[in-house]
Amino acid sequence: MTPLRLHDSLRRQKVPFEPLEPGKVGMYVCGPTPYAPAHIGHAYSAISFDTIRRSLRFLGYVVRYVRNITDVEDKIIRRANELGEDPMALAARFADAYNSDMAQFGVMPPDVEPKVSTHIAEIIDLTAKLVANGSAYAVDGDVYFQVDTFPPYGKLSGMSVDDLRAGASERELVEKAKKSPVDFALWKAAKPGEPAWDSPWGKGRPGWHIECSAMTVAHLGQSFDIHGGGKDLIFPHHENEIAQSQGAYGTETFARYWMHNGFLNFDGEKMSKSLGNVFGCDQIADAVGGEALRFFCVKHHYRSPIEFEVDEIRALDGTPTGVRFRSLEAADRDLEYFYVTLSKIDAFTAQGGDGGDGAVLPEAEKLVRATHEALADDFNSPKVMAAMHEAAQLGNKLIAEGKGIDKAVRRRTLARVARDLRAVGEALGVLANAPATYLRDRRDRLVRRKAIDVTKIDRLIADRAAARAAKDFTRGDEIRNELAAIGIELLDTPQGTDWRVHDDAS
RNA sequence: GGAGCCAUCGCCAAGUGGUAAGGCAGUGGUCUGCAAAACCACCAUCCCCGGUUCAAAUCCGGGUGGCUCCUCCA
Repeated sequence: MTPLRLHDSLRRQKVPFEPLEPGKVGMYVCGPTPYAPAHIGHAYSAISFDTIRRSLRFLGYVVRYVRNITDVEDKIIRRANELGEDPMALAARFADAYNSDMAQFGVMPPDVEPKVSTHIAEIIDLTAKLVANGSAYAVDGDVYFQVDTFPPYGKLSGMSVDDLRAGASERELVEKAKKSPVDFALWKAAKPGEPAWDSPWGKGRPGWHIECSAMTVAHLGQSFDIHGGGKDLIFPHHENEIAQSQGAYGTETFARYWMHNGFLNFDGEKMSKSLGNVFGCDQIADAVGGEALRFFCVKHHYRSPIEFEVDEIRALDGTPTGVRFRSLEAADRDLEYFYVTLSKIDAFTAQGGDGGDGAVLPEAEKLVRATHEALADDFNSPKVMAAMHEAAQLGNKLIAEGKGIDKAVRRRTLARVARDLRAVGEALGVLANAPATYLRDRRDRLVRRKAIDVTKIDRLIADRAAARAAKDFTRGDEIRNELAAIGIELLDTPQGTDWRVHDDAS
């Protein structure tokens, strides 16, 4: 097992990773509050932690991965009331949609997917524990965590309780019932039109943060290895989780390492509905395919803010007619390179065998080793990409020319390159498709986007084949140019002429 | 107002003390009837100023520019 170092948000530096149990990792990631279709930001977060999970497996750890669904929450209730739908049903509907969206991006289902609605008893127990030991107090059916009973409060986010108190007072959002404006709700008294459960404090429902504290204990224990989530969750969500869990079980408990992923930026700005730059998962998958987004994500380091380029497409009169995801199209082209490479290697080894067992060219040994090193250094997936490019180049080179290389060694090396590319791809969640499937889907997508007439292409290719057979290269080139004008590139191979859609780079 | 992050080639993006990964685009070449694909070669001294050090993109101080959090937000 490769020794791992990872960046801990609490200590604000890379630290050696020492799991509670050698070889095993217990990991909790904050999942969605499903009240609307998932957007690209949700996907980025899910992909980031899925990549970390896959990387841990690649490095030899056995991972228990818990990702919750917060299905009882203000936004869900509000939306459900607007639609006249049962809140839990609405949450279940969007949770299902979320999971199928994420599957498109290669996100594996979590080992455990706990929901608030099925952990009410645990939440009440935890809340009662906090009340009993003086960390929390009940007022008129609400229960609040008393922040000043927990001195380490603010350590994760770097917030000072005094500043927070001042800020909260300024905003005049102080609910009179709270002893201090920084205290936060663990349990909320029932209001009309809201789901409610019986509790020692009357009918009510959980506050926002308490569910994660209750569910981590239930599924990973009072102390566990890694807690992850989006950067935005550091305050107040994760800060409050720490206060609740350690307030209940002691300061040496809860997450041993905190990991947070960076945000996606659009032209330097964060995504927000008011800027009109929130893109749905379905829109992305439809435009470039799910794997392109996945590839785009792992090309970047999970902690860095990512620049996501979107071009507006306008009609001649200036009316916006749609968008192009420039970064994703670039990622898709990159992916195409790997799939074309795999396809060539597969065809080569299928034809004359894989060379059997034995030595390979030393360059082919590098990929897996480099991947271990890169992933063990705080999951540096961009570094892995660099190694993958080197390996693919080696593969293409060996296919293009084999002179001076032992025939069996060449075949074995090629087989090894393809195998390792796929193994490394698995660690990043890419290259799992059959090359032919990916390449066909990609071409179909581009054909659709550009409204290309495929029968016309087939006809012209047949015409050109006839012309070339008759050595009429002038006519042949005319046809090539004609197709090029509508964005089709011809690929003459020994097996005949194939074609691809020219994907204008920018 | 308080807290924090970032600034690396035309674009994207690694690198956190030892002399700038990788990709896209570009240029030249190989291959090709011509092309495409593929391969080969070329292509940056790291926002500015000062400091520490034998040595800094990397550390410290000061600027400038950008972003985030403190309120729902992946």
